Amino acid sequence: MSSLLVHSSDPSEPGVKLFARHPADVARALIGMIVTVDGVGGRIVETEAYHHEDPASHAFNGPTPRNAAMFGPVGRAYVYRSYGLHWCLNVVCGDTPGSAVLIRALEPMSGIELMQDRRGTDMLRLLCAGPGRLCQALAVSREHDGLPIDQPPFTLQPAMQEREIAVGPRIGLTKGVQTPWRYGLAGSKFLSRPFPKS
DNA sequence: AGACTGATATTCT
DNA sequence: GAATATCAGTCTA
Repeated sequence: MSSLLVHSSDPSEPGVKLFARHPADVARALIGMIVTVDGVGGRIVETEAYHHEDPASHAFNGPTPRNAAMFGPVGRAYVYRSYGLHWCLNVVCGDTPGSAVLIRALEPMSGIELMQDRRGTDMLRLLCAGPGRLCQALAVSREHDGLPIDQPPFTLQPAMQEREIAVGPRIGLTKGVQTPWRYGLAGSKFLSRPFPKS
């Protein structure tokens, strides 16, 4: 199978179609795909888009040591620490530098025992329901920052033909609250929070 | 159920 | 010094 990454400027490369687009498109496209780290992971059921012109984005005020990966090639991981405690996993994307998609929740599929050990709970619903929990379950941390999202230790592969996608406002923000760039697999029991009814 | 709190890296004022 | 793309625990109801 071919690489999902953008290592060439050939627009027929799958990675170009997937990642070199507006982060809202990419966030939508990632729903239903399967991501693993060292064989541990599952189906992506929740994402959020962050555009470089969006005040909620870490890239809004330009490059810093923390957000450097957001200004590198698309298709790489951007991993940052949240509230000093948790790690959060993003995929760098966009047609211009400085955009990314936050992966907020997974439906656990492989390596469930390892996830349970790392999380200290056997509750499937809470193993990967939230960006911090997800990174704890998959053991994602600073060492993954900047790594290609479709090469070891990562895998990323399409896994669903048709799916219904829920849309809503992003979670935990004070800026850009009204921009509805949160996406989810409709009806999934593994969301970090339900989507508000339209 | 919802409200509050503590942990504490990184950035911004 | 204050805010933040969080989570778990512990209160109050």
